[in-house]
Amino acid sequence: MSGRRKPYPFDQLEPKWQAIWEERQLFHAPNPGEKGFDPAKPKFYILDMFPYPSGAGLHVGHPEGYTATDIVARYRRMRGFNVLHPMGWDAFGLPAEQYAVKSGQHPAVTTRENVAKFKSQLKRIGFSYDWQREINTTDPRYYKWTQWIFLQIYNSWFNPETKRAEPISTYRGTDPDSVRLAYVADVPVNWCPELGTVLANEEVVDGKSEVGGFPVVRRPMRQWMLRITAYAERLIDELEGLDWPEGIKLLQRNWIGKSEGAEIDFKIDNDKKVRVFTTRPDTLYGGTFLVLAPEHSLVDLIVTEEQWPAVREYRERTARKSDLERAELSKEKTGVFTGAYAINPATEQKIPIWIADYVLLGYGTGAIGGVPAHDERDLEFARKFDLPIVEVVQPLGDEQALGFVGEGIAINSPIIDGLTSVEAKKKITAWLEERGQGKRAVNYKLRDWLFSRQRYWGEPFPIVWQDGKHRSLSETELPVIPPPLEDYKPSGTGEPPLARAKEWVGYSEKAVRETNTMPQWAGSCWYYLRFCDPHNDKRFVGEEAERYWMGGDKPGGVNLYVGGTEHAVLHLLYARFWHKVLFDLGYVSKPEPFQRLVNQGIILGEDNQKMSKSRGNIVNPDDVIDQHGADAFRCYEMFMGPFEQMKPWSTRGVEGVARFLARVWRLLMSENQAGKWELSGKIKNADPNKAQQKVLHATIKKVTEDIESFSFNTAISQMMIFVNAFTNVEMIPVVAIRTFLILLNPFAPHIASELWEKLNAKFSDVRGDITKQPWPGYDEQLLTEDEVEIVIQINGKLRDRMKMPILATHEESRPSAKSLSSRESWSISSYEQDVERIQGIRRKRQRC
RNA sequence: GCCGAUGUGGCGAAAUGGUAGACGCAACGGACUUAAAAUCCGUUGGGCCGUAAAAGGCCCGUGCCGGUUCGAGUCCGGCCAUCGGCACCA
Repeated sequence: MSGRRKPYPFDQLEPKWQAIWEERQLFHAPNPGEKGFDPAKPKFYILDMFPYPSGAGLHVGHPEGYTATDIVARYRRMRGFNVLHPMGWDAFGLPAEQYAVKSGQHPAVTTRENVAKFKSQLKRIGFSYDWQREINTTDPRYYKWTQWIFLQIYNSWFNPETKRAEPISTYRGTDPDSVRLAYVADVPVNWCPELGTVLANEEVVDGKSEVGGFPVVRRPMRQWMLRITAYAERLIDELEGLDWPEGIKLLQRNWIGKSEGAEIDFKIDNDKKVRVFTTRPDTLYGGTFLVLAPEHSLVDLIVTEEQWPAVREYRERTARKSDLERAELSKEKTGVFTGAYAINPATEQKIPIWIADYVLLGYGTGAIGGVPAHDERDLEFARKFDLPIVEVVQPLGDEQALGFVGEGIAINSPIIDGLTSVEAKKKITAWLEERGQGKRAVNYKLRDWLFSRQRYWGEPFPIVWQDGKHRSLSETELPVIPPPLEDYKPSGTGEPPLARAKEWVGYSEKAVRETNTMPQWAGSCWYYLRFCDPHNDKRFVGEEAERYWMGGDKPGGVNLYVGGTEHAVLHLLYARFWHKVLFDLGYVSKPEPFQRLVNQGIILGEDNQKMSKSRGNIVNPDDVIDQHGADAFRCYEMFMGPFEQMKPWSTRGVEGVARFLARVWRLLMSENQAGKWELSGKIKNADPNKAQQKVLHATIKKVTEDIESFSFNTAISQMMIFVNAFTNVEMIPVVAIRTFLILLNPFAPHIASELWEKLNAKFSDVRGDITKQPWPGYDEQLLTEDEVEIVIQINGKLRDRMKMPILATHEESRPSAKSLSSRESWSISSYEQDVERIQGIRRKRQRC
């Protein structure tokens, strides 16, 4: 032990209480029907985004959210809820595998070590997780059910009539494989040569892999896809009933990117036509050319003899470009004329058909009608290639029509002239529909989810191939466990490492196993369900347990979900999608997984920079706990500032909070001659005086409300005010200090438990552990002042103060003549108004 | 470019339209101590007037400009800066 004396013995009492909690399993939440389950209590499910157990261990960012949920969990328990508060490990993923590639060690070994480290670090902070429910996505007993859920998805289709997933057996078409929610397709994928795998759109940032930052290129490959686009509409609409930050909802809506408009057919000749998607059918008369994506299948059919060489050359050039290049070199528009023409159905004019890489094959129909006067990109293109420009929208203001992309009045458009853009859209769409040349259409930016990876360390697909066709394994064959390998390295050719295990791949004489694995997101798409019933080996989650913990009168099952904004689109969208499929199939009771979502802000280094190894500004929780204890660490994490805001770490700040806890300690404990801590003689079985009563009840109120609203920093401030008020008093009433310890307990449970125990040894008025105590209520009456000070403002300036009884009458609360006349130069705009104002302020004071 | 968040002392931050800066850090002064640490008490936005010293008083101040209001950190309009997301999505 260090020679320096601790301000209070946290180094002894913290391990002591952690051992007691573990021994008595105080935070275990029994399921309905199990021993100790109390059906009279309402449930509350509080969840953290579970971590990837990296080799580096915990940093101070992790426990920020975990501390907040722990405070809420402890608070809810004291309020009489059955609280489900679990923790687990999202352990499939690249780092463990890359380490395996280097060392030859099986990733399961590294994972086990890292989990042990994370777990011991979390335990040191004193979190009240129900460790009996710990899960690990790489455990075969867990991923057996991940594979099982995949089978449900594979064996379902989205019925557009009912807008729900249904078993594939209800599909009446000829080719069920074409409608499954999990399907195989040759798609242009994000291929990352360095990582040797394909990546989802969401995993590619600025043309580079999100993990590692390696270049990513487009390349067509045969891949497993999940039909998330079928749920686009519901994923937008059903955000409505969730208590999520508006910003996160918006992020999801934008990612899904719904646009309404029309599909319009442009005739080329008697047997060919081009279909385009537009959100502005009202600008059809301004369409002076068409542009197809270079990869568009129609291109082969329409290119004229003399244009072939140019088209071929352009297509090859585009195909070679990586996403990064396509994005970066986009400053200048490029394109090639196909030599073909189409008829604009409105003007009946012949317009040229071009190809250009600013038109994407994957969105809409892969073709657009160029309306240069009212679209920036089309305008740039038309100017570069000297194509005609026709203005068809008149802005309402004094802007010029050319280049105007907003809504206005239709002009030069015989059928819809004079109509507003909104009306014009409706009318021209109806007109096209009548003539069979177009129809209303909705498009989404969201693409289907590329679900396969060419990696070792992930869930194998429960699929085999026979005669070139895929089929699912039966449930009884789960889990499909990956074979051990000598070499985990990706092949680089796109063939997954699992393909090397020849024996394993040969499923039967005729059938071979699928060798792709699932992406890391798979395990985290449903872990919150497994927590409800983690040891069930008959079902992915027991029906009763699911109904209880995921139930309630709101659409989302988890009451509170806390984690970082970095998962705003990926994890949260994928999990919602899986949950909806399971809901449609009748496996879960609510349509949404997470009711209330709160995002924690990032913690920066002391230098106000993002924490990183290279900057050397990383703070290790272990060091902080060694020096100041877990309670101080927890409280500082919460005291730093508003929970959702980004904020820098401060070593001095931790010291301040540690001092506060030491003051709490010394409020109850004093040192005797032998240097031993003993309960202070100042604590007496007596009634608090009026002022003490007031600060106590103000503290109960503030702490209670602030926990509910995630304003933990101001809750701690109020507790500091309480302690300051009781420092240096002659006598401390035991009831007041008991109540205070209950309030402190969620924030600093070790010290609160210890002091509570010390009080119990001397005073016999209350029994039992602090965690079993009910949360105190407060009495508004005790908070009101008898007398309030009111400031007199004249023309907005502070001019005088006056004291008056809180129950003063209207007459009595008039500013006194003295305060108004003491300076002649003050003018009073409205005397009566001032009286009203004073009344108003007084009412407010009274209320708080 | 579009969307969103944020902007308050030396620092982290508080403030249902009603005394801006609670609480904490740092700094300074005092008590205790042989001394230091720890602890406790006090001062602390800026400028000016006042006084022997006090007491006291005035003006300015929440990124910038304007507006609404008796009264604006808070509401409205316009700008600037920082951070985050999206980015040829027709």
